[in-house]
Amino acid sequence: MSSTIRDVAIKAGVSRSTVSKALNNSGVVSEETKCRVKQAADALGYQPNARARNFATRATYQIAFLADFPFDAAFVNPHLFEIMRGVQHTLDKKGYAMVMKHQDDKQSISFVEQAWLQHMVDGFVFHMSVMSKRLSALISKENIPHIVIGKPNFNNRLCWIDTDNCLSGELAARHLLEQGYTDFAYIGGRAEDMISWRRLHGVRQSLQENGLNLPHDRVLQSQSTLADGARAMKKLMRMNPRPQAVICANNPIALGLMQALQAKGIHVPEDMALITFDTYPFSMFTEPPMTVVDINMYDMGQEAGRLVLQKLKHPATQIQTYITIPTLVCRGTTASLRK
Amino acid sequence: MSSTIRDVAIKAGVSRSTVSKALNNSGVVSEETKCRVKQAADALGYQPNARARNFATRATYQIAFLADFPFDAAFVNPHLFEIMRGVQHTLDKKGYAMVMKHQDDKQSISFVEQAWLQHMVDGFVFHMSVMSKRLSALISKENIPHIVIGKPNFNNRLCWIDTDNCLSGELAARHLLEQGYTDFAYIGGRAEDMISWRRLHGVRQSLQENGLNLPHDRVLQSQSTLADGARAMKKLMRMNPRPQAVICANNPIALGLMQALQAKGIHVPEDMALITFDTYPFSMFTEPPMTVVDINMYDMGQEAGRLVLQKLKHPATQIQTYITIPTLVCRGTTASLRK
DNA sequence: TTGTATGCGTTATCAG
DNA sequence: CTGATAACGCATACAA
Repeated sequence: MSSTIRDVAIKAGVSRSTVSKALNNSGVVSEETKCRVKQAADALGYQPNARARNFATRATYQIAFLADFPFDAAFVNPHLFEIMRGVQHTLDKKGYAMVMKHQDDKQSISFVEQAWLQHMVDGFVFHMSVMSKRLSALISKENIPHIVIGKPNFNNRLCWIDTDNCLSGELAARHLLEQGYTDFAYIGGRAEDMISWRRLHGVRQSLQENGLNLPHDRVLQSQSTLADGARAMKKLMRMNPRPQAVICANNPIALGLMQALQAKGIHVPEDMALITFDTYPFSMFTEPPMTVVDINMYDMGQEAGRLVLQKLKHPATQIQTYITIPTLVCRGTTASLRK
Repeated sequence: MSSTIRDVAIKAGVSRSTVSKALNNSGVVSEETKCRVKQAADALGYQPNARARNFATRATYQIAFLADFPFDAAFVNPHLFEIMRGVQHTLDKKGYAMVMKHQDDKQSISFVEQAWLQHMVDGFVFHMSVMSKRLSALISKENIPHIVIGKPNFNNRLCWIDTDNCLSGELAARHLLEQGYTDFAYIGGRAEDMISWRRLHGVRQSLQENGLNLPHDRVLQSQSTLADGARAMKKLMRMNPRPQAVICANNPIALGLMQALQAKGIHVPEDMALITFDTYPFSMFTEPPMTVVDINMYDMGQEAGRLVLQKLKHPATQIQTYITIPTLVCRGTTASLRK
């Protein structure tokens, strides 16, 4: 069997409580005995029992990460993985572990209640995919330390953190303006794709600030497939004047459009510039590689980790909102018109 | 404060040990008192304290999942995510939680030692990316319940599970043969890409079984980029006779090749068939969608979860090896020549 | 079938 | 600064 604090105490000739204090670097113990205790602990290869420690300190040093992980999650929602990596990294640095748990939004309420009341974890990181009004109510009622990834679409007192898709749209438009483009088109996703709408909103804001605007006939909708990108190309060709630059709501649209343009002998970016959002899955593989507005989800994960630990320490901290900053990755599908 | 087993005991008018037995459905307690205890527990909203339970039972009901999660892991190694999902699912069903932990192969030894000796988890799932001889030695010495994802490339007594890339290659070739193709080419990855070599090996085996073979000049190497696929196209065109079907070691090569072929006016699959491995990232987006040999990593994750729990129960179980079965997804880039 | 007593290994309180 | 002692809440061997 492995040795306990008791063995160390005997070996060092002190009491168990002194050992505990010494090894936890409590200030109230003399340097001399502290040293003696540590030597004894080393000699015995003493390792504190985490289960006993959790029991005594009434903490698990663990945070649950809850999400509705879809089939083929790495492709359906690659951001989720980066967020988790970020969360795990921060928690790890602070001595906490991250427990990954799949839940759908229905099970999640009963699971959270049980996990919390049974003291299985100290706090939660919730992905929006498991959030609901009822869960929100439970969290408030029980005062559960938490952070939500994604802004809840209902009134709440939750702590949440989200990316700013509107700002992403602004950045995309601003980049094009800086390069000297003035005449744009936007190819969006489905009608219910809120991210696409927010990005469009940001684009419009940027244009307005510069005294420009985006007429309705320059905004196309699509189903976000490669084929939709190709279809959009035909519509773009009919526009008069033809737009100088196209903002695509996502990668598949952009790739489909680009392939169709090139098949027609239209060069990117010389004849028509192109910008989209997110690095993956295609943007870097194309020829030329795409200019994109990217979001560092790892960063957001780290921030989420920090926030949940903060709630742990100061449960009364005010409702938090935090917005991560998207960044522009300028590659080959946009070029300056000013040289 | 929440109520404890003691409160339930008082309320039900029995001893604490009886409550424990009753709630854990021990057979030795009468149905009547069992019922009474459960009513009392419900009335009080009693929830057992997991920390105390872990302490008393000397278990954490947690398994650590260790891997060297790369930057942009969802894209660099999407399989990892599916494996984790599978592991988590199995563990969850059995009342275990999965702790995700990033480690590189150097840190991992000291981390595992500490986590194990401090009783932080009951067992480990190791991805090959964190495995090393020294870690292997530690695991054997301490008799740590574990399963390794991926066959270690050194002598060992570890429990591991891996996919059979050779079998994947066989399946790809067999499918082409069944469709009536007899003249193949193979476009592989880099010289150090073992997966590509194993797949090629499987292809050759399949051909030999059918009295065919793959001459060396029909095997091309590449860097696994889209551009490499396009370059390969030119070499294929120079071959005489021109191969009927091309097996691409991975998605990027296949997409690059297909685009180049189509740009030349060569139709897939009519003029040249094409098969590759893995569904993602491109195979379903192309026109026509690609026929691929896919591997269900979620399955393997589930199996890994099962195995580590088995080791937990029966630490003496023999060294395990398990091979998951790849499956053929027949889509549009191959067609029967026999009709 | 039920109850008693004890162990699990730490941390925390409080008196010295 | 140190030590005795009491939690922490549950499970379990053993006695009744």
